[in-house]
Amino acid sequence: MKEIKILLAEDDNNLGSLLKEYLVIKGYKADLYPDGNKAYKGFLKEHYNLCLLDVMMPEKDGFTLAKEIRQINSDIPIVFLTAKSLKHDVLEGFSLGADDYITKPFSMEELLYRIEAILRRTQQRLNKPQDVYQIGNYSFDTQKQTLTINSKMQKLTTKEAELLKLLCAHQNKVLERNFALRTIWFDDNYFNARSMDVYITKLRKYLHEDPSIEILNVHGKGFKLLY
Amino acid sequence: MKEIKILLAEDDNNLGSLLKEYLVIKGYKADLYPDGNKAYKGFLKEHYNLCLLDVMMPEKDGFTLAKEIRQINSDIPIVFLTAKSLKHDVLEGFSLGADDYITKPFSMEELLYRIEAILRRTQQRLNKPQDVYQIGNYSFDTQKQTLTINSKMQKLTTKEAELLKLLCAHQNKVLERNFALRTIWFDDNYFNARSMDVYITKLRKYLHEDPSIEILNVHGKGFKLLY
DNA sequence: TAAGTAATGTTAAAGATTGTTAAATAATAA
DNA sequence: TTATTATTTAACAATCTTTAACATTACTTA
Repeated sequence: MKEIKILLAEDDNNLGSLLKEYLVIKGYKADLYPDGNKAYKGFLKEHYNLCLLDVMMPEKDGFTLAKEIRQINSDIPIVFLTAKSLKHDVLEGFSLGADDYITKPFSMEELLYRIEAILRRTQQRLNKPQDVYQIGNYSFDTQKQTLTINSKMQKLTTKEAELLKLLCAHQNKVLERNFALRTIWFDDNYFNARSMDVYITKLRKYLHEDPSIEILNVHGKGFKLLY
Repeated sequence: MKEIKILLAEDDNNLGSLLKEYLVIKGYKADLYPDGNKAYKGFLKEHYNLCLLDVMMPEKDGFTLAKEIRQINSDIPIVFLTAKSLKHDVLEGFSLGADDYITKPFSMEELLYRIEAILRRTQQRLNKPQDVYQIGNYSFDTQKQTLTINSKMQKLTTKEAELLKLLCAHQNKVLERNFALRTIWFDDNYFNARSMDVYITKLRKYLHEDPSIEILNVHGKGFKLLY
C-alpha cells in the first residue's frame, strides 16, 4: 500500500497541528503550511495526493491557492475548510473544482470519512479493483474473466463473465431476466433472451464440479445463484 | 453528452418534488421514489448514474437501500440526505461507501455543486497521462517510445506506442475500439480496425515476458490492459 | 386431470468478431 | 535513387455470440 500524502494549509496553528496529528495517526503523511504562499511552494516540491485548504488565510487565501494548484494539477482532490458557511463562498469553492467543502466546526471523524470517500474515488482506479467472488469452491475473477477451482483455470468469454457477475451480485436473490438483459444486452427482446438461456446452460456446466452450487430458474422471473 | 440519470429516494413528497424539479431544470433526468422498496425496484429497472437517498424512509431506510444497491453496483456514486446530523449516522453512511452526506436543511445550489463535484470525479476516470508507465516488470517510456524489461530495451513504432499509451491510460478499464480508432487513426473504418488488431498482437508479443500482464479482449467493446 | 400454451434446457450450426501471419504498400532514411 | 522500416491489407484460423431446432419442464385452463 502506497503512502498517501496530504497537503494541509491552515493558518490557525492550533487547529492545523491537531488536524495534522490526527491524519498522521490515521496513517496518512501530512505536511502543515501556515499560509497560502508556503503551501504553494510545498506543493511544487512534493507530490501530494490530496489538498486540505483553509479558505481564510494570510498572504494567499485558499481559493487563490486552489486556482494555482489546479493550473499545475487539474486532477488532485481539493477539500476546503472554512469557518463561515456563506452560500456564495461554498459555491465559489466548488466552482474552482473542489471535491468537498467542510464548514467549521466539524468533527475529525467526519473529515476523515470525507477524505476517505474522495480518495476511494480517485485512488481506486489506480490500484486494480480486484473483484473476486468466491462461489463455493470456485474463485471467479471478474477482471480477468476467469473461473478457478483446484488450480484448474477456465477462461470465460465476456458475456459469460458479465452474466455470472450479475448472478453473483444477486446471490441467493432472483436476478430478473429483463434486468439482466437490459444490463448486458441492452435490449430484452426474444432472441437476446434465448441467447441468455444458452449462457445459463454454459455457466451451469462450468460450475458443475461443486455440487453445492446451483443456478435455479424462477419461472417467469429469472435466475437465482445458490450455494 | 450523454444524459445523466439520478435516482432520488425521498419520502417527503414536498421536498422530493422540489428536488426533482430543480435537478430536471439543471439538465439531469431524475426519478423520484417515495420509499426504499420502490426505489430499489426502480434501480433494478433503470440505469442510473447517481443515487440521492434520504436516510429516514418508510419500508426501507436509506442505509439498507444503499447496501442493496452496492451489491449490484459497487461503483455508483451515492449521496445521503438526512435531517439529523448525528455523528454516528454520518459515519455509518460513509462506511457504506457514501460519496457525500448532506444534512437538511441545505441549499439546492450546494446540493447541485456537490453532485457535480462527484460526477466530475466519476465520469472522467482516466489515469492521468504519464511520461513513463510501469507495466508489471516493464517500463514504458512514452516519449522515447521504448519498452524495457531487465535492461532489455525494445523500440516501439509510433502506432505501437500510441496504442500502448492509450491502453495504459485506461488500465483495468475497457479501451473502446472506436475511441482508440478515432484517437489514433482518426477514422474507425473496418480496415483501421483490422490494423489495430494486428498491433494488439504485436503488443502482446512484446509484453510476453511478464505473464501477469494481459491485454484482454472484451468482445464487441474493446481491449483491457490488466496487470 | 389432461391438453394446450408458454417458458426454459440443450445442442448444433450460422454468423460475427478477433487472432495471427505474411505479403503488399507506404513512408522514411541512407 | 535504393534500402530499410512502418503500416496496411489480405488471407485464413480461432473464438465468441446469436440463431435455429427440438426437447423438456412449468404453468394455465377447460
